[in-house]
Amino acid sequence: MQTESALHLRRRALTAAELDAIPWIHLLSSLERERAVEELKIADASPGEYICRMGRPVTYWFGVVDGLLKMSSDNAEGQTMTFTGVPPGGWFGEGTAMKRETYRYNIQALRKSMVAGLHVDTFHWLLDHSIGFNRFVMNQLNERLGQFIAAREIDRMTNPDIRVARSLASLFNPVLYPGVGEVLRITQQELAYLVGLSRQRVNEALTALAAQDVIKVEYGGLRVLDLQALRSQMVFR
DNA sequence: TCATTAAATTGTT
DNA sequence: AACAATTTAATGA
Repeated sequence: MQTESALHLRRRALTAAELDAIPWIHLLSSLERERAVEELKIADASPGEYICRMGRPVTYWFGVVDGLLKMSSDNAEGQTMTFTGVPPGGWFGEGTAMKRETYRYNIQALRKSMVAGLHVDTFHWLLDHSIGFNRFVMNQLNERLGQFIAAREIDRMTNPDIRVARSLASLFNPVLYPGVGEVLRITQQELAYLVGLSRQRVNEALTALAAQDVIKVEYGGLRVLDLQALRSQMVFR
């Protein structure tokens, strides 16, 4: 986590696969889509690179096309608190974009990622013109509210196995992160950073979950077998 | 395409 | 934190 330079978004034609990874594109009318696609920008982010920083004015509404990002904030004592990871298909910052305020969080790439950005002005134009887009944003805000409440619960859990399970479940959220699908590409080290546990402990928790056939541990990723079980994981002893 | 080597990730102590 | 084992990615013939 060292790169300080700001993310450089380039304007270029997105490939069909990249557009497919943007969930709200399909909710627009052809006219709206045309304008949105034209305004969309894209960038590669290296590990540690900042996508946006706390306190900076909002310029773009961001989404993850590929890779994994980390949302965190720094408190008054200078300590960093990690809130959540953002896997593929996830879009964030709509709250601040709507109010045209400054970013409330730091967003960093946890690994090499591809990030798309829509300028705030275009974001507002879509809000003013597209019902489909409004529906998406509303749904997004609603779902995230639920996720943050769940995150508070997770924080109060002492049991590491449950913390890992619930954190994983939120990363597998199909509404917020439709790009994830069955397999979440994340290393155990990356998950350890997000959950705030050691890699060893995360490994132990994952092994326990795999033994219950809730997930399957794969090289460089995790396959969800039973999302419900992941969400409602209990302590076994 | 295949074989070899380096790098990344995982499992374990 | 350290180490070995395993998997993937990179390289070059």
